[in-house]
Amino acid sequence: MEKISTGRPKIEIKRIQNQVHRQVTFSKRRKGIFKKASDLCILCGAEIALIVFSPAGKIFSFGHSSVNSVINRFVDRSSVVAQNNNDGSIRELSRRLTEVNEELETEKKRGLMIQDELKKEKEKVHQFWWEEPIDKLDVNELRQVKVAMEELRNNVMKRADQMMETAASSSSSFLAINSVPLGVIPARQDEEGTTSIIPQGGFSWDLGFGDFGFGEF
Amino acid sequence: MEKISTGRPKIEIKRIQNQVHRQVTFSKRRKGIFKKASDLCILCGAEIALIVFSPAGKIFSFGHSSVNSVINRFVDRSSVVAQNNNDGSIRELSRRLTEVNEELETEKKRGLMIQDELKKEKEKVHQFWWEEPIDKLDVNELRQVKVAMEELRNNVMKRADQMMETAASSSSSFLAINSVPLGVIPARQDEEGTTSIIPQGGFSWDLGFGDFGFGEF
DNA sequence: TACTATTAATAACG
DNA sequence: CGTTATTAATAGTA
Repeated sequence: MEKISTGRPKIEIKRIQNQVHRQVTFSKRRKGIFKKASDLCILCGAEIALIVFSPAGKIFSFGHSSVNSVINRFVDRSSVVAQNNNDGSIRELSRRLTEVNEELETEKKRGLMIQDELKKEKEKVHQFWWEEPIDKLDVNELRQVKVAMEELRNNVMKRADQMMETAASSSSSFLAINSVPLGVIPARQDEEGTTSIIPQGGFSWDLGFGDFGFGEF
Repeated sequence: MEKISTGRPKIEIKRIQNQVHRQVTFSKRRKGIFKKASDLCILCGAEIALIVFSPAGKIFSFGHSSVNSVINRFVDRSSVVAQNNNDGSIRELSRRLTEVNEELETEKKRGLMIQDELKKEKEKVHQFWWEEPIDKLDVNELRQVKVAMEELRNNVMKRADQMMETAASSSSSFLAINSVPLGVIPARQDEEGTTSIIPQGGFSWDLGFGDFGFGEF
């Protein structure tokens, strides 16, 4: 039996001297504490703001519902407002900006959701319309059904004629020709794919200098 | 005599329903995360601000070197505020605020427009669906049209019966008409490849409209 | 980065 | 609140 590993030693809580060790430990523990913060929010519904500056000056933050909301709440409570004399207006402006920005984000998301719904609805129209219910039609509508169905019959016959011709002019079998696309009446393809990742549970993870991303975790 | 304790179970990270459990867990984990924060500061020399509001609204905070210093550093970084030139930063903030506000307005309008469109689209579904085009249908779809129209006819009959009964209890000849067979496009789904879909005689969509007596409505 | 032996944190219970 | 059996985090290493 060989000694596989020394395992995890107990360490003393004091500044890690080795630069590399310190950096590694920072990464690991940062991940750990952010998870703890997240867990605490989820488990107990706590509001939390966690801001961490790495020794190198990199900033990491976590907040539920948002870092700023918690900070504002904190600042209000602790009455530490306006520590710098002419700082107040800036802070107020900043607060307002944050507020509006958040509102904007919400609005954008809402817009996307509605847009998505609209897309689905439009696709629905081009499904097989004859599966629509008829129960709720009144007399006038039934009249129109009659007219429409006569029209429909004409169209179907025309279409059938077309297909006959096509089949006749080609040497292949009729079904082979028409077996191409089933489920025709294609659903419209959207032009661009806007993929927006929305963090779960309304948490906001800010990593780095104002950049949003999950690359670190 | 043997103590077979259940020990610590693995728990799912989701809101703890039991109020008491939640409170207890909050206390324990709060202690835990504050220790983690402290450790991270000491071990790695990080600057940390940790603010926790309990569900009950109680506030706990930890900061190194102080909560406020970290918050200020955070605010400076995350907002557009420049720390040195207050006038300039105020101007910049105001400008940005106006900008974002305008964007917000645009976004809201856009949202409303899309929402409106969605509403119309939804209404459209229950409009006169029979005006949809038929030109692009292939054989399989035509089959479905047949089946659907048979179904449709039945529904129309039923509906007509309903209305008749409502209007007056006259004799309904509709049941008899209902039994009139639909011809044409064979709905056979088996042996698709062998049977000719279109009868030699061409189409005859005998839906019996002439016999339906819609004129009386 | 991934692994593992070990310490640290903690859920349920007393 | 303290105990304890477990899970979770992580220091050192490859």
